[in-house]
Amino acid sequence: MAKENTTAYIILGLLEHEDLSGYDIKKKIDLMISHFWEVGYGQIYPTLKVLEESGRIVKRPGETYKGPERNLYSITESGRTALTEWLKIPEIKDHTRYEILLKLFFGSMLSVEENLKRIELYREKHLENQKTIQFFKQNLQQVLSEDEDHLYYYLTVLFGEKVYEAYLSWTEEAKELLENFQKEKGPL
Amino acid sequence: MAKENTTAYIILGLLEHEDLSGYDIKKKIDLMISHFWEVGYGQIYPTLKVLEESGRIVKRPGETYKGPERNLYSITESGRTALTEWLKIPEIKDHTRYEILLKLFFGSMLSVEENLKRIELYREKHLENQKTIQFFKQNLQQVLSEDEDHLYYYLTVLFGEKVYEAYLSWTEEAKELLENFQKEKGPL
DNA sequence: ACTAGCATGTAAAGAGTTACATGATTAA
DNA sequence: TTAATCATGTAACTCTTTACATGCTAGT
Repeated sequence: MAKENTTAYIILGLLEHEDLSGYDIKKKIDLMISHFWEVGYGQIYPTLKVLEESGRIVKRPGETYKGPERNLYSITESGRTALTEWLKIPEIKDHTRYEILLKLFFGSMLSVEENLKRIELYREKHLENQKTIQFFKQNLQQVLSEDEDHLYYYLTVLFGEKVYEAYLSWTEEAKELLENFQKEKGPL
Repeated sequence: MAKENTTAYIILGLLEHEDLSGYDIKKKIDLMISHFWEVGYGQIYPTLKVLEESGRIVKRPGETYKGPERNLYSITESGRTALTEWLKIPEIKDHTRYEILLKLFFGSMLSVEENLKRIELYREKHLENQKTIQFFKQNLQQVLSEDEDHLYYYLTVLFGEKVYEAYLSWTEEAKELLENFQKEKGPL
């Protein structure tokens, strides 16, 4: 992850569509991208600064019709080039880290009940996620033919759906295995 | 992720089983844990130092029967306490970042062919991963009844299997969607 | 002779998180 | 009047990666 600054490319990618403020960028990421890549303000604002200094984007004051000041950023030709180059090179790898698996891996230090509870909570969380992403999916399906961007967006949503499905299916099987283990252990 | 030092707990968890050197720890992580949480030497050695300074582990010279020097680390009572406490608190969240989805999300800047190729490469990579993890799974199944640790290990392997399955199923559906899009676009 | 594996570490830099600070507007 | 939302940013800190440095042994 280091020395990549993926955040910069996310910003460039969003600005390629339309001019946005830092705040807008955060909102867009939260809405469409955060399922598979989260970004905080603490990364967005400094990255905007760096991108501006290197000429990938330009800042101008936004119409501050009401509320606080607003800066709007636009992508430059140089920014567009950088983005396309990044898109063309193959991605290195997924970066997945599951704290729950770490804690389960050392699960024998806790009671079976505690591990079952952990799995149950995980299940509940991802049932929520599943609902959310299916809502997104349905909305997207209705506008899928409108333009190419929707199709690519749809692919990422589909990915999320499949993965949540896998999580949920795992929780069921894991629960069963642990419960059987508990039963066998008990009477002996 | 910040201010957590998960690496420390992985080390403590492994040492809870048996005394190990930094090198051993890296090997164990690569073999059993790296599917869902990777750690490099650059994190292991500094973390060992910190853990030793805070009394969670103790170092002693290992039997250097042959080859280079070896330090062996053992967990202390304080280390065991810290580990158990960490295991008991609920995990915060998964940390998943998919570079491929980011690049696909902005896929309209590339040709459909380029995106298809990206998905195809992803598929090949995870076909490999699937094979590997199924091999692990089969080996584990044979020793599952031996002790509780194997069962928890098995749960993490099962998780990996489900997730790889999801990735592969996604690649199929994504490929089809993109190919159909290409066909519709072509003749018009 | 060369490569792979064993084994330990440091340094530098960048990525990422969390908390803090400020202040206006709008709706309940 | 309180909370939420809009809006921008900094500081401190930690995490993480990458590259570097060293040197032995065993096998081909």
